[in-house]
Amino acid sequence: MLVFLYIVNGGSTLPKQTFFNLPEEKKQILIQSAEKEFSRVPLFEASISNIIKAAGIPRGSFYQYFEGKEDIYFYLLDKMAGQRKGKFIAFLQKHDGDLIEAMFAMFECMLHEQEHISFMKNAFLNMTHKVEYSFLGIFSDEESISDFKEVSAQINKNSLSISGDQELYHIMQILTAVTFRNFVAKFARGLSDEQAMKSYRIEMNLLKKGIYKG
Amino acid sequence: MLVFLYIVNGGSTLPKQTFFNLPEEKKQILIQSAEKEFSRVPLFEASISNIIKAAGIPRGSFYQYFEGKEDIYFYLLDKMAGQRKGKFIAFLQKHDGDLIEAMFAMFECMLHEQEHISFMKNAFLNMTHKVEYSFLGIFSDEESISDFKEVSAQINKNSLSISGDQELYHIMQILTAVTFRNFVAKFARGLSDEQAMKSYRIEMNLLKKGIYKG
DNA sequence: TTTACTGATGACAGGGTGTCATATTTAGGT
DNA sequence: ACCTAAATATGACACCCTGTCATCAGTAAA
Repeated sequence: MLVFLYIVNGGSTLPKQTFFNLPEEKKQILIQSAEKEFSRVPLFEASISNIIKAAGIPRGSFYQYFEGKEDIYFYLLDKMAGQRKGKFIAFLQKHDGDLIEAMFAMFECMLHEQEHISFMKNAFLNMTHKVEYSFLGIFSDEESISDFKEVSAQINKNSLSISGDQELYHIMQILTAVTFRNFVAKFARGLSDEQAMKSYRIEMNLLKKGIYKG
Repeated sequence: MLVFLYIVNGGSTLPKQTFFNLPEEKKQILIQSAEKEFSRVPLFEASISNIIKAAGIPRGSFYQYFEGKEDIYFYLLDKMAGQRKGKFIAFLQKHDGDLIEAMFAMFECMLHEQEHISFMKNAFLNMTHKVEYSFLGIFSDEESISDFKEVSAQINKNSLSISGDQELYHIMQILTAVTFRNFVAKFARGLSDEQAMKSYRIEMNLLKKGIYKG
């Protein structure tokens, strides 16, 4: 689970073992070809034909490695999100466990991210429930999630108005939902980094102090 | 714009005039056939072939009325959301302008909604940025939105900790985002109405009082 | 070398898509 | 009533993509 940067695939789609058995080079070519296609168009418009054309592998091979395009898509998504998990924990540590400060840092960090920008844009604008799982980590089981605990351990709970892990869980849900929506808005409306940050700041402050008086 | 019930299509996809010129009966058949298909599978999996088969019209005719399946999909979505707008305003009035109470009422009301349940489920689980526009009304132009004002007028702002319409706008964004996410969670995890309501209550209370202490 | 298993390949049938030339209907004008 | 032009209706068609499967190749153990 975890904030808008970690991942958990829900266990649904995974490449077959044959893919992992592939020589590193061939694997990389496939990954790059897939990212190219998913950067061009969102998942639902992506075509396997384009991926194999770019990778130079026969059609049958693709199905040897994956059940369908979702497998490699979520593999990529998980891979990228996994790379970000450490960052968030680092931000938490840097800000003495202040959840919202860490969120700000992460949000800004992602605003500046350029490497997978097209891929991300397509992901954000065509966010499906399953894709969100990868990004936000929404769990059916609130407890016993090692990832949640790993992050939870870094959070300074003294400044939060919570009574237990249950509420912390919901706070994370709220924060990720709002953070997420702000990200989508940036892409959808083509906001500048400054505009996006400003809007995000306003909403995070509202979350902090609450929307009702007193 | 408007809360998780109203609509604004972003002006992007619309049926052609020829569709509106159709005799009422034929229009209804088409609408029903489309809803049937979109209840079966999400938008991206829906096939025009199935719709025309069910409606008993030739393929060419479909393209006479719409540019593609998106046109009729968003037409349906807008139609349903429009039907809900009045409800929300009524709830606001019933609760003396209390925004969150009205939200509770609306959330509960939607939980019990049965009529378009499959259609909705597919919409919620495959929520795209464009679909969200229809549901949440996220605008690029914060001002001059007559719909926003229409609802805004019914809101009791005394109990809200805001300084102007700008903040009210962001509050609405936050509330709709969280409400929305709770709805998706209900469908995704198959929560009972009670469980969904409980989770929603916790999060709305957190929003009310704020997530930071004093 | 034989056997058995794992992986690679590309031809193929099935199905969906958007278009377009042609046919039909509608609305005016005379 | 008749004729013409514009609007609408129709379905065959070419195109593209998909998932499968029979066949071929590689490899390692017996």
